[in-house]
Amino acid sequence: MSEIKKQLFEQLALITQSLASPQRIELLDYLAQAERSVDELSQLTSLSTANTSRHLQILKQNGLVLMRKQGKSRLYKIAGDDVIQLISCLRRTAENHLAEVTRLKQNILPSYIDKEAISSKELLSKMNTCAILLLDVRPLKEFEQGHIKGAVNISPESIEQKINDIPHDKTVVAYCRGPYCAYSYQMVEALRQRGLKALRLEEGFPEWKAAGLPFEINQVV
Amino acid sequence: MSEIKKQLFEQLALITQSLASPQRIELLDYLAQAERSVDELSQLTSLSTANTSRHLQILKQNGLVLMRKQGKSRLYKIAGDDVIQLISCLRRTAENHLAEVTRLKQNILPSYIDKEAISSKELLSKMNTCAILLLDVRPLKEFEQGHIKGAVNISPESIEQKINDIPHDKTVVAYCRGPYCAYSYQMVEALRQRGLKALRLEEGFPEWKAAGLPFEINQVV
DNA sequence: ATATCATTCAATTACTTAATTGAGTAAGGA
DNA sequence: TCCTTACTCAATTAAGTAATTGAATGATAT
Repeated sequence: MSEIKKQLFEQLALITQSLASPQRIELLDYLAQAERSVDELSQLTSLSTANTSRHLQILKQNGLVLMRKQGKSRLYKIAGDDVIQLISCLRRTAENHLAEVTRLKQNILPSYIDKEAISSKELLSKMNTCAILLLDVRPLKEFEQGHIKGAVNISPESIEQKINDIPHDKTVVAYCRGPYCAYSYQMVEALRQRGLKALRLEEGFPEWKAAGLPFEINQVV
Repeated sequence: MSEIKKQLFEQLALITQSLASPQRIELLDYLAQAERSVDELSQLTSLSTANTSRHLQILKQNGLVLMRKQGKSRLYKIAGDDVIQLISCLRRTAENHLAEVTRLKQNILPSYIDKEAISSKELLSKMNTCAILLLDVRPLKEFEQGHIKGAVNISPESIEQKINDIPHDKTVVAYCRGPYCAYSYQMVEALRQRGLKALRLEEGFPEWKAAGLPFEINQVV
């Protein structure tokens, strides 16, 4: 094989090597939601600061995340929508070919398994034809850095507190971080117990945004 | 973080770890074109048989390829279209974020750089509106295992020999293995030197098939 | 100046990788 | 039946890479 082709494969392997660590995948999973500092990420993942910093540098070196300095902190974010799509592809492949993933997904939330999830496409068409209340069930910080156009935020901790304010005349669609996130399941479960019509969006916000669908950002004050 | 989420990330890392070796990416690149035996792959990649076999087993263990026995040989093939899409995503990410890839791609065939490539979408619409001759520029074996519907095969070695038979009244579109493959560039170059109107399809056959676009298979006799 | 946040360094431990060897198996042909 | 071909397997090598920690250093804001 040509030398150049070999070198190209080596470059592709740089990307996969960056992704070949559960810790770094977890970091990317958090970064897919919002830009964050080393310290925040270190707390979210329970890795030491030094270790988190090193993992982030490997990701940065291979182009998967970007960094900017802000005051005392350094904020990291996903380098682009293509990276989110790559992780989505990865998830899909794992689900299709690794039996263990299927098993784990069934265990993640046995009581909330919901066959009635709708796709982004279905949501878009429903929004045109009937009254939908779109709920973003993620921490406020993530909502502020981007959410589906028209969505209303109810952070996971405040579900119980705010749930009674939700009007009964609309179909509720809830979404959260993505396929491995429990929040939208919990929300749908809670709404149904109260007799509301509730559906879960299959995709999370990162996939929605990466697909080029309409979203909006609330500037942090 | 929940234990299950950690385990899910570990499963994702199994896939990326399988892909985290230039040799295995190369093997997958060949397998994306056609089902092949260990021996064939060993010759294509210049790896020893035992080494090739071992790499293939790692890929198989993590669900990226499938194996079947046929007579004395064991034939390996890509496990599914999702794997081809994953590799496409990977390539895209590498091109977007690694400067070295851009540099290498410019070097791969400096004389054949062609801005006039068309996408699969454009090809499909062109096929409805004007007379197109679609050329598959890959070895016959790969063509036989699947090619774009309506395509005619001219194997890379026989370009010079068959090129004068190509009618001048049609627009020629040539495709080959994919973005890192030189054959379609060579074909377009040769056709243009003879004054024919020729375009290159951006995508290779694996991407076309993985996108669910129409293809056909010639059964090997 | 001092506190805060992050990076870097050095050292340790653990794992991965590629390649090789030699034995072993299984299918098919002579 | 035995030989050849095609591949696998298990064990081993050497080299390399990775993950992690704690301490030291560097940068920035108050």
